[in-house]
Amino acid sequence: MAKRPPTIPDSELDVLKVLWDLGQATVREALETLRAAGRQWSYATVATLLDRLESKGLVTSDRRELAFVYKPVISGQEVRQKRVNSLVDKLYQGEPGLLVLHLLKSHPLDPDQAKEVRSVLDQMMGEKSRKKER
Amino acid sequence: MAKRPPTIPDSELDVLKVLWDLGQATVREALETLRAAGRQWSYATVATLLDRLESKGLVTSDRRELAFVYKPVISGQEVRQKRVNSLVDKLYQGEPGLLVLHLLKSHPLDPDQAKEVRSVLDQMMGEKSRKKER
DNA sequence: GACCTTGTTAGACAACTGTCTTAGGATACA
DNA sequence: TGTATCCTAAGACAGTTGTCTAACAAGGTC
Repeated sequence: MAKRPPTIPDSELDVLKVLWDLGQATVREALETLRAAGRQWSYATVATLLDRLESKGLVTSDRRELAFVYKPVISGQEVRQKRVNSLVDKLYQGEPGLLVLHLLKSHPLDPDQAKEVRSVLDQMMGEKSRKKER
Repeated sequence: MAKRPPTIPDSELDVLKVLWDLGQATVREALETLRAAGRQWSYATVATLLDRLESKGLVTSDRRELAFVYKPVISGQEVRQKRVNSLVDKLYQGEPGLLVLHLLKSHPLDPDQAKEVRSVLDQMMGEKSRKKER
C-alpha cells in the first residue's frame, strides 16, 4: 500500500495563502491575518498547520529571535498549475479546451478580461494557422 | 464542531464516473469497468465506495433480481460546476477570467476548440458592448 | 525570585479516506 | 442435498484532516 502523495488540504491552503501574501510570517502573524479574514482558529491550530506544511516540504522555517518565521517553498503559481491540471484530467478528459468553454459559458467575463482573453487567443490562432496553412 | 459538508473524494469520483458513463451499474459491473480502466480494486472496495456515495445522497440503489443497481443522482455537470467554482474561489480570487487566461497561456488549444472558444467570446462581447455603449 | 506573556511541543480525538477481510444469506447446479 | 457462486453487511485498520488542550521553556516585569 503505497503511501499517498502529499496533498494540500483546504485548511493548509488557507495558511499557505497568507504566506504568499505576506512573503513570510510567524504563527502569530498568520493567525492575525487569518482572524482578520474571518477564520476563527486558535493559535495552536495555525501552528499545527504550518508544521504539517513544513513536513510536506512546502514551507521552511527559520528561527528568528523569539519565534519561527515561515516562508513558502512552493508558489501560488505552482499550486494553481497542479490543481488545474488535476481538474482537467479528472473531469475534462484531459482537454483544457472543455474547461475553457465551460467557464466562458457559465461565468460571464467582464469586458477587460474578455478583451485580454481574445488577444491571447488571436495570437495563438495566428501561430497555428500560419503553421498549418494546408 | 460542525460536521464537514460532504465532499467527493478521488476514489468515489472514479466510481461515480463509471455510473455517468454506463447510466447505472451493479457493483460487479462497476468493478469490471474500473478494472478495464486499470484500477486494481477488490469487489468490496467498490461496494464500500458505492455505499458511501449513497450515504452522501449522490447515488441511489435499487434492488433488481440478485444485485443492487446503482444510479447517479448528481450529474457530471453539477460536479464540474462545483469543482470549478471552488477552484476559482480558492485560487483565482473568484475571478473566472484569471483561470481562463491561465488555461490559455499554459495549455495550447487545438484549432477547433480555439475557434469555438472565439465564437462564444465574440458573442459575449457583442452583447456587452451593445449594452454599455456609453 | 515569582509571575506574566509569548512561544514551542506533544499529543489528543473525532471525522473522513483508502482498502480490505470475513461472515452470512441466496442462488445454482451436480 | 451438498457444494460452489455471487451478493450484501459489518467492520477493521492505518493514514489524513480539522481543531484543540495542556505542558513546558524563555524573556520581561515588579
